Amino acid sequence: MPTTEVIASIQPSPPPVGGHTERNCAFKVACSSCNLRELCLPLGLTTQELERLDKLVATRRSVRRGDALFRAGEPFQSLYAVRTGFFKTCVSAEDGRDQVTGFQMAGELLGLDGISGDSHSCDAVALEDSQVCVIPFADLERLSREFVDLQRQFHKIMSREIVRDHGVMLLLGSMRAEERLAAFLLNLTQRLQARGFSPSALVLRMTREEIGSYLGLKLETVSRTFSKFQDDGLLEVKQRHIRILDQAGLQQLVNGATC
Amino acid sequence: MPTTEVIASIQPSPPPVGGHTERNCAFKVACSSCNLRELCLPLGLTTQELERLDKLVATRRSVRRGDALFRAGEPFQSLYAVRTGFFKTCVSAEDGRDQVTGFQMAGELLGLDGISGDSHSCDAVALEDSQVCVIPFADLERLSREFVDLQRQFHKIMSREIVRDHGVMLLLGSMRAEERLAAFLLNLTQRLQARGFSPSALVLRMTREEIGSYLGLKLETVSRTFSKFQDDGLLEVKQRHIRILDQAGLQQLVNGATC
DNA sequence: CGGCTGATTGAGCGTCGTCAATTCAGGTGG
DNA sequence: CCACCTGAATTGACGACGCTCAATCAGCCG
Repeated sequence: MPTTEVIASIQPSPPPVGGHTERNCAFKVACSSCNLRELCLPLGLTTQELERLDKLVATRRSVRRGDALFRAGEPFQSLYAVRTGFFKTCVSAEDGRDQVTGFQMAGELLGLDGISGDSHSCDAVALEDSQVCVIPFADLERLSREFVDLQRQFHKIMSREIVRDHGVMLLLGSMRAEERLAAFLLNLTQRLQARGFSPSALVLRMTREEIGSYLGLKLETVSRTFSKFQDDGLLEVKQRHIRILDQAGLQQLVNGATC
Repeated sequence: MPTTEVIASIQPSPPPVGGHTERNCAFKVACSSCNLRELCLPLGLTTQELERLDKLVATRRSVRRGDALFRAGEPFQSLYAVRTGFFKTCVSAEDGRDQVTGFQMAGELLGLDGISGDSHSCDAVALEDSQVCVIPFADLERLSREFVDLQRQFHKIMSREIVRDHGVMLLLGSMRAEERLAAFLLNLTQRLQARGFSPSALVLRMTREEIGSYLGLKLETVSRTFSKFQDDGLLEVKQRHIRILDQAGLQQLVNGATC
């Protein structure tokens, strides 16, 4: 399942503007002509606003699989919009324990955690070769003081992240292993579908261990639950290739139909 | 442990401005003279900005113990800053399961979840008789377009909520019962201490069941863990009255010193 | 092909949930 | 003032879900 035809009108990058110290500067695609604009920051903006946003989001950055876009403790300067690829974010406790807090795909924002303390509080690691748009936060704040729609959209994105986190808390706090995995798969397919991918076939970009960390389970439990879903005829599982055979069945699981 | 001397210069309320349909309008205290301003939205604002904020936060609302400040599904219009009292927020799944997502005390903001979808996505319920300052969100957005400091502070507050949520995910995803309860107690006392309360004596405003819901445990487990902490000499537990005897011991528990 | 990482599967155990009984605190009314 | 009632908290016994430890298997890349 390669990244689809989403990539449009890629142009050679101009020299980085403004003296930002972004590590690998790559290409430039205007937000106004980006296929992800309906899923990303530009949603709802007027043509004029889009033009200004285009100037703001001037640099891009490539991150290779396994590399970090940023790490906890690094100074916060920019937000990042995933253009292509796939990321995980994870927080770490002092004792080394760590927890995957989310998986991000094209059109989703990374780095919101850094605003509060002027430094990032989690790691963002690419799970496949990826590209992000760099959004200097000071510029974004400035522009969002000018444009109501941009301000509004940014606030909605932050709020949506909070609502998402609450959903994860519900999952971690009160669901059992099968319910968690079912909810996770349905969430993934839903987001992939919004990006034009098949709702029934997907390739997991993360390991069983990463899924387990996200869901508060051990990797063996994740693996076992996948096998059980296969036995029950809900899924077809071939390593990281998943085919959903009974979406309604998964949905039932999430809604406590186990009782 | 009654609400301390925090309440200052309470004045009779003027008639509600702007036609907001807030249910019970109560008192008015200017943000500029509020004892909580260093913990709340006014943090870092200039005198001029504070004056404008004072006009914006014109109404207050009293919520009696057990009543909801807002409920999931209700239209979102305003944020709320807790002035006195104590709240819980909880989300519900379709099947009735619900999850406490947080406890809010004086100076903390409620309602951020509502921004994303123009309606609230969780319930906010008072755990004791409380008062909140009503912050009409449209006004806040307008004012934060004028004032950099206000914009910045608001963004920091949203981001802080995201970081907090990630901490809860870590707790729910990878800690055991004792660690969860210890982390919870330390967090509570820390926040109470920032508000001038004793770091060692506290009164829980919530039931064991609510604590359990927040921590992803059953109420019996919470109760048992309290008892164990008492046996171990970490706490003195008398129903909802808790005295912390060994803060360092609790801290050790949180940092996986169980091994 | 060999070595490596990730995934699967099994056996046994531990933590926490379930069910149930009892105690405790607070409020109400006789 | 005490008996009563209700909701919350405590404590015990038991069982299940998921974790631990371990062996095996499947891909992948040098």
